[in-house]
Amino acid sequence: MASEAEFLDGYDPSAYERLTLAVDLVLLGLSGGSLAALLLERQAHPHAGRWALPGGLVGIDEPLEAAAARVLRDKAGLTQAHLEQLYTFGGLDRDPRMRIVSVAYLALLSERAFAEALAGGSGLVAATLDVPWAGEAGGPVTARAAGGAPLPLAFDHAEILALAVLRLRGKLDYSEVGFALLPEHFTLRQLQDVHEAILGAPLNKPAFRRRMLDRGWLSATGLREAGTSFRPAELYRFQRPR
Amino acid sequence: MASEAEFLDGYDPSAYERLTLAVDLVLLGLSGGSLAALLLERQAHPHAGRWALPGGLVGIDEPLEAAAARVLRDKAGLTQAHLEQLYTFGGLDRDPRMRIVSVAYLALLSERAFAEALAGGSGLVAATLDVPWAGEAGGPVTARAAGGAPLPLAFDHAEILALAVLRLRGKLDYSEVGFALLPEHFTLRQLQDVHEAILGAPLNKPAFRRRMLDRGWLSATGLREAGTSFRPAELYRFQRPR
DNA sequence: TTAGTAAGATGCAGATTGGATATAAGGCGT
DNA sequence: ACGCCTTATATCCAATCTGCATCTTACTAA
Repeated sequence: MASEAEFLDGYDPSAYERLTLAVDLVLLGLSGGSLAALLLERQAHPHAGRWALPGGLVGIDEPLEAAAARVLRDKAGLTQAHLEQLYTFGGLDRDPRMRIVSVAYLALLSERAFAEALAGGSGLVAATLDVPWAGEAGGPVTARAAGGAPLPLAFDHAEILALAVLRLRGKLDYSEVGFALLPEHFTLRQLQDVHEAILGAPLNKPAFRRRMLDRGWLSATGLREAGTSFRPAELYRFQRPR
Repeated sequence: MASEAEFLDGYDPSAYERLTLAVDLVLLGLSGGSLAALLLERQAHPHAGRWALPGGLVGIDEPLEAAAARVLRDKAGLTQAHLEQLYTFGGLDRDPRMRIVSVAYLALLSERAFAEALAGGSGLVAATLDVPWAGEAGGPVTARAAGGAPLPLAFDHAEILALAVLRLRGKLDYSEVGFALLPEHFTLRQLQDVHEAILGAPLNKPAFRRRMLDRGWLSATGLREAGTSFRPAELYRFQRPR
């Protein structure tokens, strides 16, 4: 390929065809005990009336992570979230207007951040995710409004959402992602609730507790949960293993 | 951001800044019982004399996967390999000439494909990978020539290589990637050798054999290894679980 | 005081794993 | 033909891990 040889030889780089690069954010949090994503209703064509992941174009002098952080800030009003790259979608017909390659990022929001984004006047709406497959089988997921009605998704965003769930499930029990959805102090039951919501399956309580404590990621704060009418649970804090 | 509003509103897309997108391939195989990558020595500036992953620019009308397959064909002369997207590198100063965002792909080559690529006059050279960390701790890796001398890597390709090893280790025992490095028929010992090379650690033989057979991915062919001066091993074939 | 609830602890059976050891099946030298 | 060497394959056992049931603890409400 001619352009390839030129590329390696360092000829005028401005001669090449360039394309448009975007980032799309899968903002995930918990809503009512189940996994939920924050979506925007599209006002304009194409896909007007459908629901889309918040996204934006990557500037020519902007690192990818910076673009993702910018979208997080501008579209969701957030500065704090676990952000990790998910996958890059580069099919030809993703967008009917033009070729757009999109780098999808997974953004995990704590309960507080999730509520903030919803209340911030950004237009974001929480859609609970209906995952009709068990474990890491994979397959399509459905986003549903509060009423339970499915929300039609724009572009290939259903595929991106499905991959986000798959990635989250896969990383859940060997990485720290589960803590990103929790406040700084949390009980073991809350942690288990997060895991169960993500996995879509109930977990065994003593086994879960044992495994988590044996990981060495939790440090007891000595504080107790307040406001319960029963035995208050110990509050833990996530501590990155050294 | 102005361009963002225009993007959503569907204004003239040609008005936006575009950037150059490339794919880079981490061609991995086994050489002399250890993990090895295929690299090209750069002839031109920048980084002349350093070693680089084979790559190429993504055409404006070319899907990402097609670009990766094209590089595999044109740069390595191969049509058969396990190809999977690895990560997208989008820092500003990856290439001193211009902003280039690169989607890295992991390509896993069977022993035959690896030898073919080396013999095909493509200029590719096998570099064994020296991974100085255990498990999935992560960290830099060193590419070494046959003599053992470290090969200086171009651009951010050392980082890409390191991520490839990390990904491979992580996926090894729950996915099928291990089979991509083997011929169609293989013995359990060969499979174990592959795993040990990738993990950089010895494995327990009976346990490994049990686990692999229990997975249900292996079907015995009834054929035996030939040419040994001892008991010949059963040849297995990988069969995707249905 | 007592009932109710959920946290946290304990005990146990079955499954999984690491590691040693025994047996099987080839070629090879005598 | 016969034993020997080497590696494949099978077995065994102990230690660990997991799922699950049950027990105990600590709090509120009545």
